[in-house]
Amino acid sequence: MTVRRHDPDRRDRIIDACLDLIAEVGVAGVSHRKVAALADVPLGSMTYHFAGMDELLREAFGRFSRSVSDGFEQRMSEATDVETARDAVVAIITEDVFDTQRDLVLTHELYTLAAREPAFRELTNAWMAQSRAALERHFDPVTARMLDALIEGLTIHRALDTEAPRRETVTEAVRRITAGV
Amino acid sequence: MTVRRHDPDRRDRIIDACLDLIAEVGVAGVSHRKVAALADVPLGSMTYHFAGMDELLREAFGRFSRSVSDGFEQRMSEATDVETARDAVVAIITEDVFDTQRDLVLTHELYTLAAREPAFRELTNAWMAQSRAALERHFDPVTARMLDALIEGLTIHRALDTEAPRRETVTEAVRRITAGV
DNA sequence: GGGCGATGTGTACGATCGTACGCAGAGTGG
DNA sequence: CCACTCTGCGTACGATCGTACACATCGCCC
Repeated sequence: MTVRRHDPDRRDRIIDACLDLIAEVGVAGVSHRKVAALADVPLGSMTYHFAGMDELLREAFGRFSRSVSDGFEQRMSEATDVETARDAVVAIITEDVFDTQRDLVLTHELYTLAAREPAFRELTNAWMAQSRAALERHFDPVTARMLDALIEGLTIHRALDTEAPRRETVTEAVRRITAGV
Repeated sequence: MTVRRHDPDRRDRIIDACLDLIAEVGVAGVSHRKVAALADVPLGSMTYHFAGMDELLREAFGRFSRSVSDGFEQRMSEATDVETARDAVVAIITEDVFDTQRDLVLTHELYTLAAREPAFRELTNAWMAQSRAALERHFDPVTARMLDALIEGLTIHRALDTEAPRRETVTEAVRRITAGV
């Protein structure tokens, strides 16, 4: 018998493996068996630690969204005034968010689930609320909302369009949205 | 034998059924059998008309994205000057695009596929190119690009956030982005 | 040391999947 | 009216899936 008992990180490892797998083959291609193999845990551990696929997905995307929005908040908290806040936003769009293919894919997988199931929409709600709050450190609430949407749109178009918007276009867009302040 | 021979719309019906099914259960939940049942065609027709699931998905999302971006172009072509073009954009964001849950889900499913597979990115590229072209009827290329991203972001946040941005917020955001013209 | 909860896992079952392929039946030229 | 072609479909196969559950093993208490 593989003496794997008492492995306190197992649950975490499963969640991480699940995220990696989703990034690679999509939610559509994830199965208990594949996750178990990748996390190097027996199949039985899946049903032991998680009631079902849904619970696993919710936990996985919860961890993911929290990690991304924490990074976002971190970036914004480093800004000291409106000017550096604008720079931070540009940096987030052009460098941070979807630097890795992995994050891009995971974000869209989450959005897709959220579009169909309210349970996942709680995650996106929390994510967006945190982003807005971080932006409101430097901008008024209405501007923060617009800016949040702009970040979303520019980020997606950067990722899914062959000709990505140039950096100065991003800078100019941020300037225009925050101009009225 | 069910005398179904010579049914020229069959291929189309399969594609439509596939889209309906994706909207309901996601790409993850789609199977040849379910599509066949929904389209009311025999299972054998699936492999006869489509080489595999990938081909079916590509055709389905091709039809979908073309239909959405045609609607977009239609809306924009009705505008006669910059002012009515702005109104059209606001209308698109607050009324058109994700009026139905169906379109919202399908869009995100497509984005998700595009994030992972280049074959689907051709579809999103064409879609975005057409949107930009439609916007360039009324705005300069750089503004069109920003506006396109803003539409994307506001639309998504409208759909995935509990507290959707109010209409006047949308109007104001569009005004700010197009202000420098 | 020995028994006993608690913890974790191997395995097997029924369902569902994609795909291939032999063949039925419609259309057509003689 | 026959025969031949070719379009289209029923069906079966092997793989893979989620899940349940009997059972092995560990830590602990007496």
